[in-house]
Amino acid sequence: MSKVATRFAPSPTGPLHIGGVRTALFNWLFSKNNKGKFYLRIEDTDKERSKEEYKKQIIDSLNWIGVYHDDKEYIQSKNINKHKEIAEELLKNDFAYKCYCSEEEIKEQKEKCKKKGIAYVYNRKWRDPKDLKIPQNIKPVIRFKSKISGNSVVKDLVQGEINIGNSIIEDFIILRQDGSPTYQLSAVVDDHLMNITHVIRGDDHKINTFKQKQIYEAMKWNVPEFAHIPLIHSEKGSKLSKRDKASTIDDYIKIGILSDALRNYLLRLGWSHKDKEIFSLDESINLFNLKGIGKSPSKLDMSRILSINEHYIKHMDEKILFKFLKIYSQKYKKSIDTSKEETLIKSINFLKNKAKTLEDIYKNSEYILKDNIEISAEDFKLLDNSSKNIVKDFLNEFEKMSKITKENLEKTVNGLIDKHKTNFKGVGQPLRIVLTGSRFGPGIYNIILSLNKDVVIKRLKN
RNA sequence: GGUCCCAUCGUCUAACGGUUAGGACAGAUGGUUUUCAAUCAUCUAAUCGGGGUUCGAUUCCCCGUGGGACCGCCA
Repeated sequence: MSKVATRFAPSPTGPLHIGGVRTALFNWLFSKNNKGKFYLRIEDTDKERSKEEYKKQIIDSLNWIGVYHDDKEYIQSKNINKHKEIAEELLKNDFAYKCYCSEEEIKEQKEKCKKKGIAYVYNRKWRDPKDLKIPQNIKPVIRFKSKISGNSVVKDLVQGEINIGNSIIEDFIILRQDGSPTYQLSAVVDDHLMNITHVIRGDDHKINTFKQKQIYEAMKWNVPEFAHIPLIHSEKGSKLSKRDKASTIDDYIKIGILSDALRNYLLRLGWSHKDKEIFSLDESINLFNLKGIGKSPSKLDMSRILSINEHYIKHMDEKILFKFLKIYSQKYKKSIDTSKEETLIKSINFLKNKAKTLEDIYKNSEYILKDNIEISAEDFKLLDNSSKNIVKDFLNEFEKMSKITKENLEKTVNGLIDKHKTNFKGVGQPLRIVLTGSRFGPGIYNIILSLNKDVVIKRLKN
């Protein structure tokens, strides 16, 4: 068998959503698992809607999640002449024919079918043009001569055998009136030229397989294997569209999802290996197979993405995590001041304990990053006179403290609890509010230990 | 409407035709003598319905029901 080659072939007519990313990931994993190749083909033959920025977005998204294509990306539009040649060849060999139907004529047929409540299939008028007069004012399209009777079977590596009556496959257009090739033709020709062995794509292409297979056969080309993976559904339960929010990679990066986490999530969405939930990159490559792909569509679940992300954050080396945080802050928040870096690295282990995302860590770190603490009106109300006295007392003790250690802080706080006849909350909460501007956050000792002595004093004095 | 596909806890899913139907996320409860978390322990929760085949169906077959995809001179 020839070397495994897969491809991902998006059209750059909109931002890639994570359904597409998953398809690419599966293709990539499958090729890596088989020590084969993975190619990217940009299907930009729709000139009107294709945009360079989307092409860039697609490649960025794939790279971000760790999917890199072999060779340069293929640009489909550069290959149009070859596609046309093949159309001519099909025409010459009587596998295709010119159709002179006007657009009105087709429209009329469609409406008729709709009225009758039957599926529209082109009536094959020009398949046998014996008694027809060729109109002078119409440029023909070229249609493929599809099988009329019998059944066709595709052995799908995910779906199993799919059987379909040939009569419902119409004589589809392979060359438009303006002479440009359509998707059905271009995809087949390119896949053939690229020596693609396995076409792994969304479920929505299933019917196309029956058209495309006929082109392969007419050209006497090897037919690749097909695997149609179920689509990802939105939370509403329908096909993920470009309009759904939180569906592009960028939406996840923005809230601080790690690429390892999203890759792991996507891998497990529609694919499984026993009870295993967490897969390293190497494990993914080694264990991935088409057998593990389920047949039913799956829904996006944000809480699960967050949970996996949390897992990766918890298990990540602090320096590496800081690097991610730094990059994240730079891009989506405020850049981290270099003077604060050391403090942050030191503190990241307790800052991350309360976080599901990089954004959470950033928020937890804000009391370190910000020079001025703002206290919300609501929190300010909690600072009554007795709380203020506690803060004052603490400040006195703190200034006298020879060495700031957890033990010394504990001693001081316990002393204040006794003195003011209160509990830990009575002391801890006002201190936290004054030091961080929030009722919530890390443990109070961690907060104090992570800040410089003079910063603590300054904040307490306010 | 036609064609095709799919169907296990709320969600992602596991289970050579024989399991008390398992795990994970979410949810609930309790413990950890500061908040929010985290953590630990425990719990709730599913084979869409009806027929077959079989000693025995989540698993195989048929019929319903529900959901989805496709039905472009888009890809």
